[in-house]
Order: sequence, then structure tokens, then C-alpha cells
Amino acid sequence: MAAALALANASGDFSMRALGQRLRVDPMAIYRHFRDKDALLEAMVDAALADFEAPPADAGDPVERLRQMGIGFRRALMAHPGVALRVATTRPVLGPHTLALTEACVALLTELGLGQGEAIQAYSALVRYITGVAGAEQPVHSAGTSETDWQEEMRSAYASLPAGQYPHLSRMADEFLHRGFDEQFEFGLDLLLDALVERGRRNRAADLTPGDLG
Amino acid sequence: MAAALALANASGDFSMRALGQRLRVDPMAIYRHFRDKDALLEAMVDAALADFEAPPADAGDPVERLRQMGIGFRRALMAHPGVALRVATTRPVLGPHTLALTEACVALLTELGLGQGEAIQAYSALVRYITGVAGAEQPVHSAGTSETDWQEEMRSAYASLPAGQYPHLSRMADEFLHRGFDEQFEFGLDLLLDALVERGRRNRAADLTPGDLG
DNA sequence: ACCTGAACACCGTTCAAGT
DNA sequence: ACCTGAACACCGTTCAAGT
Repeated sequence: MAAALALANASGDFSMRALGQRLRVDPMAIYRHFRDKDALLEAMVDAALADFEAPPADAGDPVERLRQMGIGFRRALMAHPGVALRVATTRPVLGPHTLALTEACVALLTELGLGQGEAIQAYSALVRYITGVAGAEQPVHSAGTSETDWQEEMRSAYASLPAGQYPHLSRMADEFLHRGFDEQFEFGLDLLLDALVERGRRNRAADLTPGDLG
Repeated sequence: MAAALALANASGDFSMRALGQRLRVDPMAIYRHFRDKDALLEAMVDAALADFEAPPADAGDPVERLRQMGIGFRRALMAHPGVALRVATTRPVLGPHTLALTEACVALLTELGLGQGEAIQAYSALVRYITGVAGAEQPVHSAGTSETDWQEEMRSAYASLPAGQYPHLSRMADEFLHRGFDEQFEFGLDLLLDALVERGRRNRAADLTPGDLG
């Protein structure tokens, strides 16, 4: 069921009535299975995450596997544009696929040397960043703008700013041409991972020399 | 004009027709000033950012000022819930307030020692993270859930998971009680800033010893 | 030429009427 | 008791009709 929903959604935007027509069923029949449109969207978000699984233990060190999870998470969201827009502004999803990925991600974070409180906050920070990226990219894709068109659009917007008022921005306009969405996403992902690695390393060092804290 | 719009929006949700009623004007009159609802929302996002300005040069070192900008950005978004939800999924806003803050932020990032390409990507990463957080918090606030109720809700959801299947998550349930939205937000913000500081430091070191790169 | 508001094509959801 | 679909209260936007 939810699989059919995700499929229906993959083609553009989405409404209860359109889904009913797509499934050749009375739109009201959907309310038998889901209390709300929100409940249905929640199920769809979880279904969208069924497409990818946590990388196996031999896929690299914990950092590399976290990186792969982040990349896979974003890819799964972008594959379902109608869902991606909503996941950025929805309450936490507690579906089986989401929970499995959360568990795997938190496990990897503790392997980095993070404590319980740090691990769960680090997970949340990663998800916020990834959904923020997905939310920002979605309107560009759904408007049918190609990545290169988009880069040129941003470049010319920044290049045409008055250089006196915005010296940095106007000078940096050309930078948009060199970086694609993937590279931009991974830049921020790596920032977060770098900082988490460093934090784990510090924790371990403090554990090994507990008398040295002052 | 846009100020009145932001005000109207501050009270819950928002529609063209409701705005017309609020302004005691024909709803269609709005289309004289804005081509679209999207164009209007864009103007509202920019107007929401008029509330805060970049911290002055004597407010601390670049990192501290970047931190204050991040905190202020989030606060401005949360003060306009109807806008906050949309900013997470809208195309980049090129209004005067947004651009002024972007310029100030990018200037501070270059002060950290980042190159042009790094600075603009770092800015984007920070914005994605902040809008991701705003998008995640907005539904909680607009549902009228208090922060402590929300924490308890999350705790019990995680605590009731089968410990065999989700060992980390079920063990970490209590962590939700100790961290508020502010602390959670600043945790992720500091991760990004820590990594950016480190990157700037490495750039400077490489500049000082150009022969040492291998 | 400008402004108005009725009308169009939707939407999520309720609920009375059928079976 | 279950299912259906007409009806309700919206929505963004168009466009014909007025001034």
C-alpha cells in the first residue's frame, strides 16, 4: 500500500483526491487506513527510506559509513520529491525504516567515541542538515530547472549586485559555477563529520588520562 | 506593506484571502503588488529578517559573531512561524535584509581563513542547517505542544521501543529530557563552526609554509 | 485604463444517506 | 456495521463585467 503511495507521489505533486484517482478508488477509502493526510505523509516518508539500508560493517571505518548513510539519506529523499518537501517540516517519523536507520546511525556515532547525549544530538544535527538541504533543492528540481541553469541563475544574480554594498558576494559570484549540488551537500556533511570525529577523539583522550582534565 | 504582512502572518497560518480580510481590502488587490503568493512569501521572509542585524565588530572574535548570527537567524525565523515553515522549502531570497546578512556572514567566514569557494559553501551549509532546524521545530510549536511535553513525548516513544531491536535508541530515551531546543540547535551550530575554524586554521598554516604541502 | 468580485478549478474532511 | 459520494468550508488565481 504505502509503496503504491510513494510511487504515485514520485510523479510531481500530490493530493488525496489525485491519489484516489490514481488508485482507482474512492478518495475517502484512504481514510480507512490513515487518520489524516499527515499520517499518510508520515508513512510515505518512512516508505521512501525503505530504498536504502545502512552500509555493511566492512564498508569502511565508522566515519566513512556515516558519510555513506548521509549521502544515501539525501538520495532517497530526492528520489521522492513530493515527500522530500514535507519531511523537512514534519514531526519525527517513527516508522520501522526510519528507526532502523536511526539506530544504525547512532551506533556508528558512539563508535566515534561520542557519549549517549552527544550521539543523539549529533544524529539530530545531521538529520536537520540533510533535510534542510533537501528542502532547499526540492523547489529547484520541481520547477524543472536544470542544475547548470540554476548555477548560472545564481551566478548572474550575485554578479549583478552592487559591488560597493556587497563586496564579498559580487566577487564570489563565479564560485557557483564550480560547485554542483552534490559537492555542496558533501561539503557541509563533511564539516559535521569532521567536528564529530574530533569530539570523539577528545573524549577518548580524556578517558585515557582521567587525571589530566584541568 | 511587507511589515503589515509579516504581522498578519505572525498569528498562525496564512492565506491570500485571510490577508485581504485582515487588511480590509479586496484579496485581489494584493496581486497588484506581488505577482504570486510565492513572491509575497519571499518578501515576507526577507521582512522577517529585518528584525535582527549583524553583531557589531566589537561583539567578539569572528567565531563568536558567527555564532550570534546563527542564533539570531533562527530566532527571527521562529518569531514568524508561518514564514519559518516556508523558508525551509523556498528558493534563495534575494531581498535587501537577506543579502546584507549574507554579506556579513561571508565576510566573517573569510576572516576565519576560508577561501572564496569555501566561504560561500560554508554559508550555504549554515543556512541549510538552520532552516532544517526551523522546519523541524515549527510543527511542534504550531501544534501548541510545549517544549517539556514534547521532550516527554519523545522520551516515551523511544523508551517503549523493543530494546533488542533498538539497543541504542531505547537506552538513550532519557537524554531527551536533558536537552532543550536551544541547546540542541547550538550543539549542531557549534559542530559546524568548530569544523570551519579548523579548516581556516589549516589554510593559514598552509599559506605560511607553502613549501610544506606534501 | 483601472478596479472589482464573481467564477473556476481545485483542496482536505465531514457526515448524511444509502446498502 | 460498513461503505459511498454529495456537501462543506476552504484555497490560489483568472477574467469578464463594470466604472
